[in-house]
Formats: sequence, structure tokens, C-alpha cells
Amino acid sequence: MKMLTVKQVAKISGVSVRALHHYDEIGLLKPASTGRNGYRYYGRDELLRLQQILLHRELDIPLGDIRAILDDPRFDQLEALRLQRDKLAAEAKRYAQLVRTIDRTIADLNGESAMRNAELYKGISAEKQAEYEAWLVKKYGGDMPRHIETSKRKYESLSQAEKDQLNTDLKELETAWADAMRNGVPADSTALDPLLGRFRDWVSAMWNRPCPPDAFAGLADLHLSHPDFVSRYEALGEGFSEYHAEAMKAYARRLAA
Amino acid sequence: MKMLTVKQVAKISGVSVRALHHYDEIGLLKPASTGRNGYRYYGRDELLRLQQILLHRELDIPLGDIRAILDDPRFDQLEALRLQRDKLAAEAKRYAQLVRTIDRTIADLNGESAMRNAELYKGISAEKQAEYEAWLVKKYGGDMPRHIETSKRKYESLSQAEKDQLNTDLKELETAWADAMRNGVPADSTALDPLLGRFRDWVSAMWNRPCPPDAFAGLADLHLSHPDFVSRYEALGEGFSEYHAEAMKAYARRLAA
DNA sequence: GATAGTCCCTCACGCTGCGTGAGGGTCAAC
DNA sequence: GTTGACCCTCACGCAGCGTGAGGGACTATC
Repeated sequence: MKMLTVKQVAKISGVSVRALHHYDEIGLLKPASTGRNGYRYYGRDELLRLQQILLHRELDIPLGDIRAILDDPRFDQLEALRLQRDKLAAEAKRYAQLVRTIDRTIADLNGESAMRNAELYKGISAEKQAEYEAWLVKKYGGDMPRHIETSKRKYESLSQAEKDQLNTDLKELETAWADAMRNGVPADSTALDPLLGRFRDWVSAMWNRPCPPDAFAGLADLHLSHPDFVSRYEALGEGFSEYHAEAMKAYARRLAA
Repeated sequence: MKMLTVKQVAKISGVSVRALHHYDEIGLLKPASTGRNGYRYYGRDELLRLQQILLHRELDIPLGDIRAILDDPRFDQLEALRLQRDKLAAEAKRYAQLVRTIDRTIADLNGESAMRNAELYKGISAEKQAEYEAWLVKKYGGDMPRHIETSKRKYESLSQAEKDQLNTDLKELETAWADAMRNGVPADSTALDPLLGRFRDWVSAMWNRPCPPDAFAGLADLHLSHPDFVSRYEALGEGFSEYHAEAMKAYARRLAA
């Protein structure tokens, strides 16, 4: 029977000798036999088990769990695999997203395009995104996702120049809001009217009809669906959201009057 | 100036309060100000810095390095980003590969197909793969990668039934080899001849010509290019490789005679 | 059979990035 | 003045090893 020492196993498998010691310590991978001199000797079975361990470790499963999985034959491997598969697929997607984000960042640093701020954060924190969407639904009702989809598609269909113009408007509007908020300008001030007017035109265009009485919903919809919004909203904290809501309501009231 | 407490920042950013304490401790993210009561207060700048931190953390950059990056304006962000991008892209690819692997595993467990053993390990350890390829080149010369590509394409062009047959043959052959190795059967024994004969036919078919005198190269080529081989080779250790080489040489000698 | 070089062992402490209390102030509201 | 929800500072714990330190064991060579 061919037996291998730690070093050999380490070389074959790519893990460190220390790691093998560690796996022995925690009972994850015991050597087939131990020599009189205390040397660890591994056989084929241990190598195969090690492969299994590495596969699972690759999936970021804690070593203790790996041991449980490998040692418990009743363990539902299939279900575990499905779970892992979904986790991995999500990760892969997120990574791909991050790659695109970085590509845009690089392009931006090269001055090739003016990157939209918030896209920096795409791919970060899936839970955060889910939480945000839940918040949207809670705040604006179950139709919100559909509305968002609508305006997203609409947005995508714009020409680059139109997108740029809209982004500029959005930025101005947000800056003005933030300033107003910091300086204590009341939400129903008319100071923002010119900007809001331009914004209203955009909304009309986006919805293919005159800005409706429920302009608040329309504005919020468009606005919230814009990638810039998420991070800006987050960066400015909840106070901004309240202010924003108030401003929107005031705007809606004036429209209705 | 709007100031936020730890809890608020935590909620907005999705990190824990403890993490914020930690970031403060290690000087990665200091609060804008500290109250007389010892409370930490964060402003907009800190939130933006936090976003930057999270982006970098997402890329698995150690916190100390993130601090260095954010604090050193001379740091070549562009180059760092490119590096990170490549790392991420590799990771994304590896993850996608693992997902496919798991899909096949699941299908296999469902009895939908006989999965090829070694595909379990696709995606594991990129360095290992690179090392293995280096080993191939060293052992068989610089043409090896080209040969491998050739037989890979050839393999892909086979019908499913043909693939299955070949896989079965390969498995039998390997099992027989492994058994022979364990039982001390000498490498030039004729015990494996029937299998090798079938294998030779395959090689002829794969190369579209009679099995050449340098059958060893041909066989090894085909064999080593097969996905099963890598992990089996690894699992059996170096001894197997030696045995395999000897068996191949003996086979080549008999062919030549 | 001495010597050198390369392996092997067992402690044992260190590192990152926080989680998780313990023990105790603070603040706003009722 | 008393809740309740915050905030603070220690300080220990955890995974998954890396990295010596200190000391045998094995192999080859002279």
C-alpha cells in the first residue's frame, strides 16, 4: 500500500502542510496511519476525501460543516448542492456586475465617459438592494416594481443626449434639495419651482401624457428608478427621504390646485 | 450640518455597529466628530468614504490596504482597479464553472446522466491547473498544449454514444492500471493488452490514421487531455504517473516490435 | 559512522474582521 | 423619575490557517 507523507500530499493537493495538520487537529482529515515516529501517512482514501473537502471548501462551507456533510450519510447532499448552486450563481452574477462596474470606473478615470455616480455601487450588498425594494413596495404599493420597470425601459430608450440632460436635471434637483434641507428651507417653498418645472416636463415625456395629478407618484417613480437615487438616498440618510417626500407632496398639492 | 449616529450609519450602509467601531479603531473610518459624551457622529463625507470602503471590501482587499489606498493620493488607482478587475473576472468565471459543475452533479445524482468523475473538480484551484499544464509542457514538450487542443476538439466532435464508450474504456483502463499498481503487477505485463488494444483503436480513430509508432505520445496526449485524468492523477499520486509512463513505454515498445 | 540536508513532529502565538456579551453612561419621552 | 432605546469601552472568542521555535528522524554522501 502506497503511503504518502504530508509534504507529498500537500504538493499533490495544493494545500499547505499546516493545513493538513489543522485538518487532522479538528478531525476533518485524519491520516490513514501514524508511524512510530509520529509521522502522518495518507493513503488513497484520504486523498479522495481531501478532494471532497477541497470541493466543499471552494464553496465557502465551514470546515466543521464539511466534516458533518462528509461523515453523515443521511445528509441531503442534493438539497445542499442546490442551495450552494444558487448561492454560487448569485455570487457569479454579482462578480460579473462588479467587473462591469470597474470597467466603467476605469473608463471614467480615463475620461472616456461621465460615469453615473451610483453605478459605483452596483453589485454591492444584495440584501441591501432587496431591503430597498421592499421599502419601495411598502411605501408605494405593490405596483411599484412594475412602474419602475416601465420607467427603466423608457429611460433606456432615450438618446444619449436626452439621458445626459435628464441626469443633469436630476443632479441639480438633488443638490438643490440637499442644500435646502441643510439650510432649513421648508419643503413647500417655491424656490425649487423652476427645477421642478423642468422635471415635470421630463415626467410628461416619460409617461407620454401630461404630468398627471398624481405627479408625486410619477415623479417618485421615475426618480426612484434612477440608478443615482439609491446611493444618494443612502448617502443622505433618512432625513432626505422625508424631505423629498414632503417636497413631492407639496408639489403635488400645487399641481392639483 | 446633519450628523448621524452609529446606528443610523449602520442602517444606511448595511454594516454593523461593531464594524464601525472597528473601522474607527483601526483608523479606517473616523467619525467626523465625537461628542462630549463620547458618541460618534458621521457626516456626508464619512458616508461617501464608507461607500468607497465597502466597494473595496467587496473586492476582498484587506482593510489596511483599503486605508492605504484611500489615504494615499499618489496610489495608482487605475492600475489597482485593473488588477482587481482581472481577479474578479477570473473569480466570476470560476464561479460560473462551479455552478455548471454542480448542475451536472445534481443531474448525475438524479440519474440523468453518468457524470464524468473529474468534472467534479473543474474550477478548483486555478494555480493547480496552471501548474499541471506547466508539468505537461515540461514532460512532453511545448507542442503538448496544441496536441491537447486537437484531441479536445476531436473528442467534442464525437457522438454521445462514442463518448460514452470511450469514457467506459478509459475508466476500465484506469481501474485496471490502479489495480495492477496496487497488486504489484509489473508495468510491462501483458495483462492489460486487451484493453490497450481497444484503446489503440480509439487512438487510431482520434488521429485519423493508424496508431503511430510514437503511440506513447498519442495515447498520453489523448489520455491527459481527458478531463478525468487530472483528478485521477492527482488522487493517485505521483506513483501512478510513473506506472502510467512505464506502461505506456512498454506498450510503445511492443507496438514498435 | 559522522555530517549535512531535508524532512517530520509538537507547541504556541499572531493575524483578520469582526460577533457577542458585560458593565455601565445618556437621552428623549412620558 | 422611570422606562426604553440608544451610546460607550473593555475584552474574550472564532475560523483558518501562517509562521517561527525547538527538537527528533531519515537519507545520502563522504
